[in-house]
Amino acid sequence: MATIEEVARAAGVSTATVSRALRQQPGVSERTRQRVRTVAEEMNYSISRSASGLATGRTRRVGVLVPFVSRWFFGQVLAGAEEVLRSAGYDLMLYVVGDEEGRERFFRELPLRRSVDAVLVLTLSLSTEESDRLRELDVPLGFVGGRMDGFNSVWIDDHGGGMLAVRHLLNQGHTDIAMIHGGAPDALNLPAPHERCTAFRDAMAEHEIPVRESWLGTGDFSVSGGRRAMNRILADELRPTAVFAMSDEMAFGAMHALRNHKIHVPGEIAIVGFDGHEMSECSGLSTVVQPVRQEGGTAAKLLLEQLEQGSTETRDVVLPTELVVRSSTTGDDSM
Amino acid sequence: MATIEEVARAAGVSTATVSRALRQQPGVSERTRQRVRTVAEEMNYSISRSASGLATGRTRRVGVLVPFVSRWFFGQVLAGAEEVLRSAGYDLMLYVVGDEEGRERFFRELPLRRSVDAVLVLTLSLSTEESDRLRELDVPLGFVGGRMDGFNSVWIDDHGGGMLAVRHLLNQGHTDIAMIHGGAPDALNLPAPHERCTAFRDAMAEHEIPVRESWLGTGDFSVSGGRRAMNRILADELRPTAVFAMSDEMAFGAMHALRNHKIHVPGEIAIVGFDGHEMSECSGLSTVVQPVRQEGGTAAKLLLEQLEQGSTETRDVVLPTELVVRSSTTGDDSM
DNA sequence: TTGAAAGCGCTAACAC
DNA sequence: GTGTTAGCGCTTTCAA
Repeated sequence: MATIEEVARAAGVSTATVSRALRQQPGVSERTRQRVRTVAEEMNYSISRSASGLATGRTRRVGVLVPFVSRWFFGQVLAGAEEVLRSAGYDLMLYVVGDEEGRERFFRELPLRRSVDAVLVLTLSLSTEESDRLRELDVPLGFVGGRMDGFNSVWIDDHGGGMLAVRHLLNQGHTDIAMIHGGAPDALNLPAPHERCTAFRDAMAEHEIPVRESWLGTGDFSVSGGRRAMNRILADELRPTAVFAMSDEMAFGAMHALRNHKIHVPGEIAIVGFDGHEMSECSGLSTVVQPVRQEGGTAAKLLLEQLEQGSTETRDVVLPTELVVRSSTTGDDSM
Repeated sequence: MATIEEVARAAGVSTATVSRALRQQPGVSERTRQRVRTVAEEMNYSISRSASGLATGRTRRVGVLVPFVSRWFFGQVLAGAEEVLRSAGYDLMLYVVGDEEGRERFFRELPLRRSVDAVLVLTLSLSTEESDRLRELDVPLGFVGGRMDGFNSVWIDDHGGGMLAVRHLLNQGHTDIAMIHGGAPDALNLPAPHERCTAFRDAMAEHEIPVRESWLGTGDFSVSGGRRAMNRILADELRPTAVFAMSDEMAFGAMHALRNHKIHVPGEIAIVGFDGHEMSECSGLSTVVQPVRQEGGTAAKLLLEQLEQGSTETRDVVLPTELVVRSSTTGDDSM
């Protein structure tokens, strides 16, 4: 593999000129730049990131932390971030810190120390120690899924979204509404789920409808958890006429449970989810759609801006949600 | 951030000794090693990968190519690979090469050139030019989803798995069987889908049952595609009594279509999928389960072995599949 | 068992 | 506009 020196020799210039020419830096005549570029291409030259990184102190790499990759939501956010980073010429180093063990090790060793220019945390709730540890890295930080001090933060209005969903049910005349939440404290310990819970209670309070505690179920943010939660709610002596699930996946699980019980949706029980999962359309699930890819993309952009400007100022962006009404809460094309 | 030299000075030894001590290399007394390690830890030292990479030519990074991240299957394979790589101390650089444009650019620029020790390609069909380009990198290569020359390859017996599925339907007495495949040529252009198609025809031939072409649908490997395919099949003048979907996601879509048509599963139409998607259990979908995470993990392990041994010999591993029978093909707990 | 020193391939300051 | 050169922070011979 050709080095910059070989290119320089072949082009009859110095390595400094090659470096300048290839990086579009000023101070090189157009003629020389062209020649260098041609020679470099012919020799199939590619820069050594290690050498360049060592010389400049910048790696052109961004570390991205996610709790999972195999769930639709995280995959989407990640995809959004990846696209932005890649087209800006940054590489993405992926760290999956789902399990406690890997997570502990990650924050202890910080494998990305000295090898990334910035860090992006995707919907992963950080303890104070963990976020401090990241701040110690002294690189721009980004966060998706809530507000974080010292991080460029991107989130959605979870409370507002939740209100949208619950009010929709209330407007349909429902008063007996159950809720399937993520867990207590939810598995991810993020502000988002909590906000959605609060929204439920607030919307109910708005209409002065008391919340029935036995209609609150824990769905663990998974399909099967949603199904179990629904079954538990159905075991109560009273049956709700509507359900607000805090994620679409839990809503899918709940719908399966209802189907097994031969309970008609929305006739007997209406259901609304949250996320805008790709399967929600097919399933006819009404849901609060959030711009998932965009959340990752925006966070990445904020990070890049900070990187370019070398500023330490972080920014916050709140992205919009939208209620999409489908057959699970209205109409009767049965589910 | 402390450098090796500062650590050396603080420990009263040379940088060479620090380097040896920290990398568990021989030729350092246990006493010195301990001291160095303590000092390094106290100073919160962490190696500069750039410098180390420049000196050794090895980066301890593996590039991973995927077509998508937001689909369950790819996420799982990726997660399996990530886990193995991380616990071996390798970082994972993620490249999503889904769209044509990004893909073209990726193979033209090869951003991972000189910055990874190995490359892992996850279920991404490569053209001859593309795989040649990767081989030029002259690093160990891995492939999941089929056999590839020059790549450590991991795949499943797609033909056998397909036979499992179709024979299961045949054994239930079905003769009028439809198939929903990925596309023609399928979107990913991988051997796997093709094998499953062939299996369908072979199993049918085994029982001397002719294949009805209007019962073959293209589902694009997506839920909505599966639904469309099912609708198209239902538009035929004859109606099948069973469906083999080449992926669980397409099967889910087909089940939705059937439900909308108020067609009972499995009473009127039975359905079997392929993958072992996490939602298949909840949906009561019979399916051919493949060990998804393990496919990624195994490929990563093969890569690491090659890396450690410095050998050029690649290996092939075929992983097993298993038919899991649920209510979509048997029993009557309605879907 | 340890240290001195020569690179690894690039960038950036400075000189021309 | 271009070249010279001193690092960047490691690893690895070679010598002691």
